Amino acid sequence: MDQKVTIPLTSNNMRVACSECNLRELCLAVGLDDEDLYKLDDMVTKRKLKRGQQLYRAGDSFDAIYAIRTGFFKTDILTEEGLEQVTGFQMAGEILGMDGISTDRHVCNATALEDSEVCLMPYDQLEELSRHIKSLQQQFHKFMSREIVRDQSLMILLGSMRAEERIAAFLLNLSQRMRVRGYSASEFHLRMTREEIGSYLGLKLETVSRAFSKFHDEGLIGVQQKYIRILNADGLKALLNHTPS
Amino acid sequence: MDQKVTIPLTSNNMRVACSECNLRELCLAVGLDDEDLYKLDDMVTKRKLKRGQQLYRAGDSFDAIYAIRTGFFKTDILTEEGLEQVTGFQMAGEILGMDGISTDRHVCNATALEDSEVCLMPYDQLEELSRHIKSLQQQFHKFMSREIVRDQSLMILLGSMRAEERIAAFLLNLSQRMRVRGYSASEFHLRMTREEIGSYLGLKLETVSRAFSKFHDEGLIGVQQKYIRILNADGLKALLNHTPS
DNA sequence: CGTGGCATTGAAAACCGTCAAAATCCGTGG
DNA sequence: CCACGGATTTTGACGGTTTTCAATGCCACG
Repeated sequence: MDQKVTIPLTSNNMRVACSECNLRELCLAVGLDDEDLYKLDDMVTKRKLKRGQQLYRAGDSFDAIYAIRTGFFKTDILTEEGLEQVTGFQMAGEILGMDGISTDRHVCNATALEDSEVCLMPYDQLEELSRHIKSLQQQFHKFMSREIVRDQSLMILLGSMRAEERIAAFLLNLSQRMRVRGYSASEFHLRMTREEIGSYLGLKLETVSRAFSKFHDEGLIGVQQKYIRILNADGLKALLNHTPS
Repeated sequence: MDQKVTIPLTSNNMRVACSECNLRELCLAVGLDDEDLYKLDDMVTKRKLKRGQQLYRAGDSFDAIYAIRTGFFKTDILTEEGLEQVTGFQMAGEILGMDGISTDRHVCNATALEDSEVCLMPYDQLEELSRHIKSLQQQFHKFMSREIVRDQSLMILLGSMRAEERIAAFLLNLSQRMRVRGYSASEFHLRMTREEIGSYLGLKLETVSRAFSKFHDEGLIGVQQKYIRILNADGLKALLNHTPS
């Protein structure tokens, strides 16, 4: 179904070779020369998580950021009223944990939605190294800035789109991120529940389900539980541009 | 009305002395010793804006970030449908422009909502300097992380609160930020229109107006156009905890 | 003193949430 | 391997909240 990119592993120890990682063009390692890549290698260790396991929790002390090697994560926050609010879904090549820098404590939970592997980068070492490697510094700043921009896109989605627009945008976004990573952009398994999608998009799970059914009836997508096919991407895009008011 | 903090200015030239700025405990200069502050001084120039003037626009090339010295700003994005979406309101001590790092172009517009002054920091120089001054590097990272966390708080607001909760949260947030800066936390002038508030909170201007009127009738706040008094802060806070569902 | 932007208020409609029930899926243990 | 039970998803009917549309009022500014 998903045509996975094979990950070259010289051995199954905890060391990771950024220099040989096929994600290095997506990750912090972008633009580093070989010598600098080796320094990055020395800093990074690998960690595996089973589905459902948490990488960190809100309130945990912050000492590292994580690059996702394989797998799929969600980040969420428990609001004061005890409701879970999903703040993001992350996949291979994306960075987790940057929210913790501001207060030295993580403010959200990060949970693996499938069996996953991350690269752990001790933050003090990353700071140290990025003072010496200009392109690492620049790349790190770009990643933080990108997260700011991404969060703002979501603010726009939450602030100005109606339910079906949000869900169309969500599917197109997922599809595009799959494509970038070499997976099929037109069919994939959702790793999250309808409730988690709804929480992320500011909707109730029933609304998500209804929109999926409607898109299905209109021939825009195929839906079989968590298995989704994008049948008419242009049709989905049209839902976004079509100003309702 | 607003009891302004007086800004000591040795002259009205374009140089700025971070070392003498009364905002240095809010700004990037936190934790720097005198020697490092002088280096920061050398990098920074001042810029004044009239109400309504734009500091930068979406699409502008990114070469600097800005620390607000005095005044009040909004950032916004024009969506594809041509609607303005406000992404934030910023006041003294806060940093503008970090969204531009990721693509070397600004993704939003920054507009002064009153006559304002900013400190311009050329980004390449800031990168250079933060490779040499550890506490500047750390402070800069904390500011970026704080923006990520702030954006996530807004996502929660937009994703899980109803209209009146959002507006109560908005007023309390403004009030608290005024207090931190030495202004009155219980009475202030809004610098933005109802429409801009609504855009920021994902509501229509009529809904904002109605909530203000309702809070007014309940004795929670005083409203005379843009002049707001917080009469019962606890009452406003109570609106947040009270889970509606 | 008039004009135009901004704010307030009302009534009706649209959209999404709530509640409820049934169907389907998945993992576990027999 | 199959059966079971809990979690997840789908679907329907209804109600509430917010938007939409419209009219009026207020204020700042020229």
